[in-house]
Amino acid sequence: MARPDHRRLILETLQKQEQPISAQALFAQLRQQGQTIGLATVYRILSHLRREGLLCCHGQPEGEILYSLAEHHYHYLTCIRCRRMIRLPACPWQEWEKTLKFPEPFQVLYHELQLFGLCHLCQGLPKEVGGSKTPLQ
Amino acid sequence: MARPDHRRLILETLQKQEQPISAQALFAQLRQQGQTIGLATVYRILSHLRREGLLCCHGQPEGEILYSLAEHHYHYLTCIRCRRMIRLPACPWQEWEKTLKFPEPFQVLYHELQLFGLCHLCQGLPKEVGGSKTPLQ
DNA sequence: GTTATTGCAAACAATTTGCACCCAC
DNA sequence: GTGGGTGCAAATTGTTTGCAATAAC
Repeated sequence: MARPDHRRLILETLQKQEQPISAQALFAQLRQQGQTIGLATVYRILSHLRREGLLCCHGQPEGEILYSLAEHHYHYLTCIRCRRMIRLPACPWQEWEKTLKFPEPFQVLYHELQLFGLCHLCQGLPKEVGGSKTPLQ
Repeated sequence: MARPDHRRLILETLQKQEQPISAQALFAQLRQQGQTIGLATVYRILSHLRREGLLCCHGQPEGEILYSLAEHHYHYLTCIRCRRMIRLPACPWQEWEKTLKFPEPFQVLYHELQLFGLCHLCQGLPKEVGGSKTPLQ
C-alpha cells in the first residue's frame, strides 16, 4: 500500500480550519475522514511544523494548546462562554509596535494576542449556550 | 497546631514574584520555605483565586500555565533562549483598544499579550545561556 | 541492504479528584 | 457534634518516547 503523506494531510486540514484546533481534535477529525493515522504521528508532525516555523501555537489559559498555520497569523476574540473564536480581520501589531517602549533591547520574533470576553450571542444569556464544552473560568 | 493560612501564604508569595510562576514552582518555593503544604492545595487555592478574578493565567505556547496577580496585570517580553520574562512598564491596551475593529459585537473582559524573541543577553550568542531549562522551540 | 516514517502501547508530566483526617467553632 | 480546609494517593488528561514493523529507495 502506498504510504500516505501525513504531513500534507495535516497541513491541508489545518488550512480548512476556521479557528485554531487542538492536536486531539485534529486527530479525531482525520480519523473521522477515514484516515489511518496515529495520535503520536499527529503530535510528531505538529512538532516538526512548529520547529519549521509553520505553526502558531496558542497556549490557552487552561493549558490547552491550539494550533493554526503561521501563514495565516490571525488573532481571535475568544468567548469564555461558548468558546467560539472570532477571527480579527487583521493583525494590528505593526502599528502597535511603534508605540511600545521596551525596558531593555529586545528582538521580537513573534507575538501572541488573545482577547477574552463574551460574544454577542452569549451576552445577557443566563446559562450554557452554544457549546458542548464547559465555559472557561 | 494553628492552622496555616495557605491562601494568604500563596497570595504573598505571588506578590513577591518578579515574573509569572507555574503551580509546580510555586509549590516547590513554599516547601523550600519550610511550609507544609500539599500540591493539591496549591492547585485548589489557585483555582479559587482564578475564579475570583484575582489571577492572570498566562498559557504558554508549550502548554505550561504561569500565574501572576491580576492586580499587577503586566505583559512580558519572553526570551525564547533563556526563558527570562521582562516586564513591560505599562499595559498599552487602553490605547490600542480604540484602534481595533471587531467583526461582530464583543465585550472584551480581559486580554493576554505575549511577545517572544531574544533578550539582549542572548542575541548573538551561540548556545545555551542563562537558564537551566531548555530553550523554547 | 539502509533509512525514515508509522502505529501502538507504555511512559511521562501536569492537573484534578476521592477520601479520610483534623482543626475551629 | 458540624463544616471547611488539608495531605496524600489515585485517577485523569494531554503529550512524548520506545520499539518493532513496514515502505521507499
